[in-house]
Formats: sequence, C-alpha cells, structure tokens
Amino acid sequence: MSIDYNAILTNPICSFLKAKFQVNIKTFEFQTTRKEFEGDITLLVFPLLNYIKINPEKLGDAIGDHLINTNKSVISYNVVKGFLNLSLSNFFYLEQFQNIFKLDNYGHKVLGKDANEVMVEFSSPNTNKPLHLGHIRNNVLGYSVSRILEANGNRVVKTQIINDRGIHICKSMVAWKKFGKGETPDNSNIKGDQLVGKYYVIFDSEYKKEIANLVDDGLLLDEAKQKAPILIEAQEMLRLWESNDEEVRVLWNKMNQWVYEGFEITYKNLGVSFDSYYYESDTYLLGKRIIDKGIKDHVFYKKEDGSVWIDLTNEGLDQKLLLRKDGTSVYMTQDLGTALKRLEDNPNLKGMVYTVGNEQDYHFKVLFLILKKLGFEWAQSLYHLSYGMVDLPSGKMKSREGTVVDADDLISNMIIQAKLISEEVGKLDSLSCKQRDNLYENIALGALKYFILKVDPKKSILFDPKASIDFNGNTGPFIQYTHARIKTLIKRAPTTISGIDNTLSLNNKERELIKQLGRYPDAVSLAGEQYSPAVIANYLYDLVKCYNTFYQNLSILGIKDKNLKSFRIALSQKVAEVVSNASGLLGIEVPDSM
RNA sequence: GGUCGCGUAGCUCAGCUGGAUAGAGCAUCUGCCUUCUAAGCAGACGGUCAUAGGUUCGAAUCCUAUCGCGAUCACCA
Repeated sequence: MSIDYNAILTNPICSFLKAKFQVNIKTFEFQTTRKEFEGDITLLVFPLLNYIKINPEKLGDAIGDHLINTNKSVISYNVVKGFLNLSLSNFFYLEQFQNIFKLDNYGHKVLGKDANEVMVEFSSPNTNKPLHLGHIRNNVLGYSVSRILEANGNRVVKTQIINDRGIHICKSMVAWKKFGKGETPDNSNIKGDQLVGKYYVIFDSEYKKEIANLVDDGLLLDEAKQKAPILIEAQEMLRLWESNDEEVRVLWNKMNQWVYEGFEITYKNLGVSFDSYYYESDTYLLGKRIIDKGIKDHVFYKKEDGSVWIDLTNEGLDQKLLLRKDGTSVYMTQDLGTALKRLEDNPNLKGMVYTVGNEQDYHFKVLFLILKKLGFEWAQSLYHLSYGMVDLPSGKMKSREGTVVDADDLISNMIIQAKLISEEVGKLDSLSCKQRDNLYENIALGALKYFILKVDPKKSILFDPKASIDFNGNTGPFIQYTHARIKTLIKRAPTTISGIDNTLSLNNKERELIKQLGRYPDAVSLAGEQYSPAVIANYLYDLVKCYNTFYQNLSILGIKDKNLKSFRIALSQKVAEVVSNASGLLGIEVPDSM
C-alpha cells in the first residue's frame, strides 16, 4: 500500500493507543475495504486484541471516534465485527494524486554508484538446433526479471552460457559433411540455426535407418544403437574436436557461427538482448582449481580410483561426483568454474540469478550449497529462477517426436494472427505499411509475452498452438489497447494541466484509480523480491481493467467542468505512464495507437 | 522408493505477510457503438479451494497425513 497513510492513520492511532491504553503499537494491518461495505480503508482490530484486552467493536469505535474528531481526512467510520471501516475525504485522495502526479519514474529506484551488481543468466541454448517454445519462456522470463531487478536499483548484467560443444553438435557436423553438399545459410536462404537443426534431424533419421539395417542383419537393438557407423563417426569427430583437430575445429566454428547469427535474429525478434556471453568450450575445463581448494579445505574428498566427491548426506542430499577418475570435469565442476570466472570478470558482482528449468532444481541446490561450503560470501545471494515446463495439449514437447514448437515459427504465426485481427478491426488504415507491420509485431509479441509472464514461473504452462493465443480479455493486447486509447485521448485534449483543484469531489471510480496507481511501487518491489514478473502482469491487468471501467462510464472530453476535465485527463495520463512503465518491465511495447 | 514442486469455476489463471459473502479472462446466455478507439463496458450462469485431520477469534493461505499429476535421484549437459 503505497499511498501514504502514516500521517493520517498510523501515527494518530499509535499515539491514541499509547495515551489511552498505555501500549506502544507501531504497525497496523490495513486493507482496502470490500465493496459491500462503506468506506475506503479498513483497519483490522483483531490483532490489537493481543495487546489490549477489550471487546473489538468497542475498540474499533474508540479509534474511529478519535480519528474523525481529530483528523479532517477521515470523514466517517463504521465497525463490523473486528473491522473498522474508514471513509477518507476527497481532499486526501486529491493530495495523494498530486504526489503521484509529480513523480516521473516513481517506484523505480535510481541506479546509484554503489548499486548492487547482479548477473542474470538466461536462454543458454544448445547450438545444434533452433530455439523452441521452452526457450521463449526462459528468455522472456529472464529478460523481464532483469528489468525488474534494474527497476529495484540493481545494476544488471544479462548473460548466457552457450552449450557449444559435445556430441550433439558433432552429429549436425557429421550429417552436414555427408549430406550437406556445401549448403550454407547464404546459398540456401535458411536461417543459420534452422539449417544446423535440419542436419541434426537428418543425422537422427540416418541413424535410425542404420540401426534398422543392423537389426535386420541380426544384431540386438542395443548393440545396433552403439555400432551404427554414423554414430561412431560423430563420436570420432568429438574425439578429434577434443584433440584440437584443425579441420574439425574449422567446421565447428563455421557451423556454430551460423547458429549464433540465427539466434541473434530470434533474440532481436523477441526483443531480448545480452551484455555478455559465456561459451562452454571456454569454461568446460575450468573448475579444477576449485577442486584443489576444496580438497585442501576438506570440503571434497578423493576416492581410491582418483575421482573427487562431495558428501552432502548431512544436508539431506547424497554424494555428488565432481571430477571423473580420468580427471575430466562434469557439469557441476563446470558450473563451479563458470561461477568463479564470472566473478573474476565482474569483481563487483553481488549475486547471480540462473534462469533454468525446474528439472534442474536439484542441481542448483547442490551447486549453491557447494559454493557456500567453499566459503564464498557471494554464494549467499545466488538464486535459481526455476520455471515450469511448457506443455502442449498433446503432452510434452519432444524433439524426437517432432512435437517441438519452433520459436521462429511461433512468432511469425502470431504476427500473422495479429495482422488478420487488426485488419478485421480496421483501425490502422491511416498508417503506412511499415508502421502497420511494426504494430503487428508489437501486438503479437505483447500477446505472447504476456501470456507467458502472467503465470507464476514455477507453474507449468499449457500452450495450445492450434488455438494460438487470445487477443481479448486478460491479454497483452488488452493492455496495449488501453494505452493506445489514452494516448489518443491526450492528443485530443485541448486542456493543459497546470494544477489540480483540491476541492473537486471524486466518485468511486476515480478514487479506485488513484488507489491502483498508488499500488505500483509495491508491485515493483514485490516482483523484485519474488523474481516474478507475474506480479507486475497481474497488477497491470488490474490497473487497466480499473481504467477501462472508469473510461467507459465517464465522459472526459465532453464535460464542461474545466477542473474536473483536467483532473480526469491528468489521471488518464498518469495511468498511461504507469502502464508503459510496467509493460517495459515485461519487455512489452505499448503503441500510441492501434 | 527418497527428495522437490503443483492441485482453486467446464477451460486458462489471480488470490500479497492467515481476515468479512473466494476473484478475473475464455466458453455459454442478455444488454450497450450518430458523443473521447466495441481488441471495450455492464449483467447472468458457473466453486465441497484434491481429501481428512490439526493450529485459532478466523484457514484457499500455516502444520501433518493421504490421494492425483509432474520433475529429479547418471563418471549426460
């Protein structure tokens, strides 16, 4: 509750209770009065009974009496059971609105020199195939959380770790070498990541063919899976890669480059960006220093075969391998190393956020625990931004079954949808082709991002590609639409707003809007605390819904009372600002017209 | 089996640190475009908040157990 009630409620009640009952209570529980009851704000009397043994209704009456007699902002009260409902004056709301109106970027903390530096990792793709719907959730979430952390006064470094080595990319390489006939993104006009993905699929179907042939020749299935020549080729290529074979490395570089160029296009379409990139090929050998330190500090132990482990059974977890017996590192070692490297690269780093799906909850639990045990202070502020899977009505997305929803396809389909609907509504005729295309993109992405972000990250999302995404109701376009309407309203408004007349009498809808506006800073900080854009999304919807009710039922331009008119326009303007501000935190663009 | 997460209207989701008669959107039905954008507004219909106990003035919310769904428990990443 960001409207400032201290002066008129908290402080007076506090001193009243002190004088009358000799108790020192400094915080009180308030909530907005439910609409069935008269009043604006409700004081919960029940909690006070712990300190003052008296009938709750009597206590409510006493406080209410005191407030209306000593405070002109409180005009009346009523008590229902332990609820003290207070009605506040127009004057109070107008004063609050003036405070809100004066602020430019309210709720958003300014980046000071001593701001905390936080790293947010998201996207983190494999380089053997294009991004899919799951990556979209990851990207949109990670990006939004970055913005929210910034709004809460942190200096944010957006980064990712790219899984650019391993057997998967070798599979694409082998298939391309055998069947590619020199196909490149340029000469085939296929986006780089899509092209490499295509050869990954080709590899898989060849592999299956070979297995079938081997089984026909009398091999057992498991044996055939291991002996298929194309797989052996891929494994051989991985070995060559690891021994730095020049030819393999050149091919690897070339194909990865294609993929990165493709990814950049997708990121650009999605409206996300990064400040730094980490590549697994650079970091997979890191982490061994940590192992040495850990052994010296007796945090880790070495088994007879030479492998290194950590025993977390005291913490209720199990034993975890950190180094293979041949001395090579595993996933965990890598992540330990990467964390250290990031800290070296950004010495002021105070925390890290990892945007990774919830199938890795256990991994991050262990990772953070190990870092703490190693005694790193910053390990206290690591956060795994864990999110649920995106499921389809047909079940899970499985690349092998071809049920993956490709990110590029999805985005372009959404744009087509947005275009069809916009043309049907037919409000954009005055715009140029380019402006219209731009708008279709904004609307499509607004719908997609809002659809994903409005859901609590830890819940899984059900996505129906056939039904695609709504543009009506609790959606991104609804929010964009409201913003656009306010913008044209302001354009047409002949009045300039100089000040607000404090004697205006307000109706419920206007008060409601002021209260909504007052909630914004709270929503921002709550979203930051919970790493959840869903808080902002749901706030936005409440605000916009509230404004629409106001807008639809009250005339603004037509009214004669000049003061009221300028007040309503000022209110609208502020709503537009907050909507645009909050949408920005979700990475959603709000157009001036649509 | 162990651990973690989830279970709210036919469907998709809100519900902040426990508060009054559990809220939206979609779908179905009814009204509202010669006045600021109808991608909207107003209304109707729709609930055993998975189940059973417990904590207390008061539980969808906290605790325990059970059931259901998912994830995870690799010398894969």
